[in-house]
Amino acid sequence: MKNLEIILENNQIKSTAMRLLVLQFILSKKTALSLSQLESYFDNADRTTIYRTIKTFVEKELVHQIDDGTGITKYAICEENCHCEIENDLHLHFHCTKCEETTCLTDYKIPKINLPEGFIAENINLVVKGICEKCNNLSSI
Amino acid sequence: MKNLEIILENNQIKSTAMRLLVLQFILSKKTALSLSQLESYFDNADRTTIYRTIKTFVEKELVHQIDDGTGITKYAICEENCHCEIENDLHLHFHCTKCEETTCLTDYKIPKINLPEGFIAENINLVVKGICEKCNNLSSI
DNA sequence: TAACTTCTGCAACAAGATTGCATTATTTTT
DNA sequence: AAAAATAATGCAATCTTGTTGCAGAAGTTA
Repeated sequence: MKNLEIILENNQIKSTAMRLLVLQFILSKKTALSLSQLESYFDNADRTTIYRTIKTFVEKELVHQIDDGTGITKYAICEENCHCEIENDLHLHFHCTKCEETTCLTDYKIPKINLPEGFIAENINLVVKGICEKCNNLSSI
Repeated sequence: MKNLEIILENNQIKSTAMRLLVLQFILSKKTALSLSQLESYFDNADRTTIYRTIKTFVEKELVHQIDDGTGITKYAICEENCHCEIENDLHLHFHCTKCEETTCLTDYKIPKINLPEGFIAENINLVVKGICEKCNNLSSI
């Protein structure tokens, strides 16, 4: 059994051709992907299939959903032991306004947030916008 | 001249019937509003007019735009001296998963965020999701 | 009043997200 | 292995949010 199949199995996802391809593509990318990016990469696959594939991945916690403030949902592979829903595990996301790519800064955890009395936090989303390392380097040449 | 008209004037916005009504409604709400909420409240007003009214408010910095992670943009009145665009002034937002309302926690500023070398932050968006005070109290009765 | 600017209402469109349904593929049961 | 049940896929269609173009109404200025 191949690596990809093992990953799917570990997440209780039955492997199909499409799922393997989508997984492979996501893994090959360092930045988070939007549905339309997947759609244009797999240009002879059906939109709906890709949509439902990614939705399955999210449900099975193989991929997490990122709202980077562009209005377009992005998806990225969960790190090992990523419990997307558990507060302490949340890392921050960076959206570059130049190359428009969204990066998971997995090692950069969200600091402890104080809330007014009575508010219960379940989830925290922190997106920093600016210039990413790559674009920053390019412009300084 | 009424209060509402003064507010508009202070922000270099000409007052019209619609603008006064929209402003009044926004002021009456403690939570941030979506366009569709405005639309359904003013159900005999035109979508576009409301859209452009709110857009004018945002441009003139009377209202700030909130991305609460639901994918639907919310709007709330700027506090006095709110420089929405200036990093240090950014407060955090709370989205209740029960009542689905988004609240500005104006007094809760975003903590300093560390970024990897080479990344330049221009803007930070922090949204906490969970149960708001109101829903929390209701459920504990 | 005429000329001009601004605001409003209607229609239309675009993109992203989502659903229903029929078909195909896969798995389970007999 | 065939039948039955379950799951995945492809296509069409829809919804929602956000947005623009344009014509007419309202208000302003000369």
